[in-house]
This record gives sequence, structure tokens and C-alpha cells, in this order.
Amino acid sequence: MKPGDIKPGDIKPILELDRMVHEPARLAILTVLAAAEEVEFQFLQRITGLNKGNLSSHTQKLEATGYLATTKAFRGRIPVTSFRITKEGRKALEAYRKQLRKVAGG
Amino acid sequence: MKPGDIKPGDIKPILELDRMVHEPARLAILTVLAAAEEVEFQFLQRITGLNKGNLSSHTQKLEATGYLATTKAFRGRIPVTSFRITKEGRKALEAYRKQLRKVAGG
DNA sequence: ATCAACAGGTTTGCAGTACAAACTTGTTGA
DNA sequence: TCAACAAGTTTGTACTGCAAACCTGTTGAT
Repeated sequence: MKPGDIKPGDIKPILELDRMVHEPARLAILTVLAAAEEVEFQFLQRITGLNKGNLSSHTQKLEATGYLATTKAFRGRIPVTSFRITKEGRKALEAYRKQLRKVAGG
Repeated sequence: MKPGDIKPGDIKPILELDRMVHEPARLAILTVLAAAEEVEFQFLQRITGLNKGNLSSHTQKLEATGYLATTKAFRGRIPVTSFRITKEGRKALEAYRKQLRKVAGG
């Protein structure tokens, strides 16, 4: 860093996008969850088009961030994982959409 | 992959986002370029808030993809790099925004 | 009763990327 | 003449997304 250089903080970014939400796979997940009360893994996989591995890891990240809550239960003897969006997650999604509108235009 | 598994192509993704445009740094660059005829490196750096290194590498990627064109010239004896958005870039940005509107809501 | 195939996920390995820091080439000022 | 500056570029690291391999238990066929 040299004198005259633009320093961190010199500029307020136009757009402050939450990376956790910005990732398309997670955006899809949150968007679906925001519209439903609770959804199951399989359903979520079909609707988002993600494979199991990626759906699993993305939901884990969303959970670690507190945007999503996981429930594990059994249907008969078969394990079923379900997800809900948290209050935090809903807030984050709303904030993200607000940012998007700035750039989406029209 | 086992029988019953969801296969690639089984599902048409809701959202088809161009990763080259989706990256916030590049989105900012393209957005600025779309609004101006031609902009200089320094200006672009100030307005996007990126540091020189990252601005340089992102513009190079955009150029490699054909979304941006670079002009190098001298102001006096000092080198000045300028950028324009290409026709392709404008199209890509427009398509991206169209996708965004689906998810941005209200 | 045994064993292969299935259901429902999770973990791993790799390949690609963004960011900051270091470097480069030339210029200006003391 | 030589240190500081201008304008970028290249490098190194740390992260992250994806597909494939793996795991645990269940069901169906023989």
C-alpha cells in the first residue's frame, strides 16, 4: 500500500451482498423455504435440482449460519430430514432481495 | 448414482445465472460500464471499491469472456487503461437482470 | 436366513476462484 | 542520482462449490 492508494474504507460499496445468500444453490433453497412452512430433503432436492451431496452441504452451511433449521425424524423406519427457514434466514433473504432490486432494474 | 436417484437433466433449474456476471465485483464493473461510454481504471476502482489487483484480474476475466474491451493509452507519458462494455457484455447483463427479477420480488 | 439392492443422506477430493500482498515498469521530484 | 510515486500485473493462499465415493440402516428376493 502506497500513499495515494485507495485505502479500505475509502469507498462505501454500492452493493453489500450476503455471500451466504448470494450463492445460487442457497438462494434457491432459501427461496423455496421462504414460501413453505417446512420441506423435506427429497422435495427440496427435486425442486432445486441439486444433487444430494450438494444439497446436504449447502443446508449444513445455512444451518451453521443460523438461516435454516433442520429436523430429523423417521417415517416408519426410514429417516427423513426436513428444513425450515429461521427468522434470521428470512431477514437475510429479505435484505438480499432489497439489494437485488437496486441492480435488477426495470 | 443409483436407480431412483435424480439424474442430471431431470430438472430444469428455476434460475440460470451467468456466473461470470453473478460475482459481485464483476457485476459492479459491468453495471458501471453499462451506464458509461468508457471509463478509466482509476475511476472504476474508486467507484467499485475494489483494490487494483482485483480490479485488474476481474477485468481480465471479463475481457477473456468477451464482455469487456480494454484500451491502453498514454496521458502524457503515464499509462492509462480504459474499459468499455461490449455488445456481448450488455446482452449478458441484460439477461442476468431478467433472471434477477424473478427472484428479487416486489 | 442371507445377501444384494435400495433409501436417505454425509464426507471427501479436487478443481476453480477471489482476495490481498508482493512485484514490475516506467516517471517525476528533490 | 535516487527515492518516492503512478498504474497496473502477477503470485500465493485460503475458500468454496461440485461430483463421486462412502456410510448406515432397510427391504425384497431366494
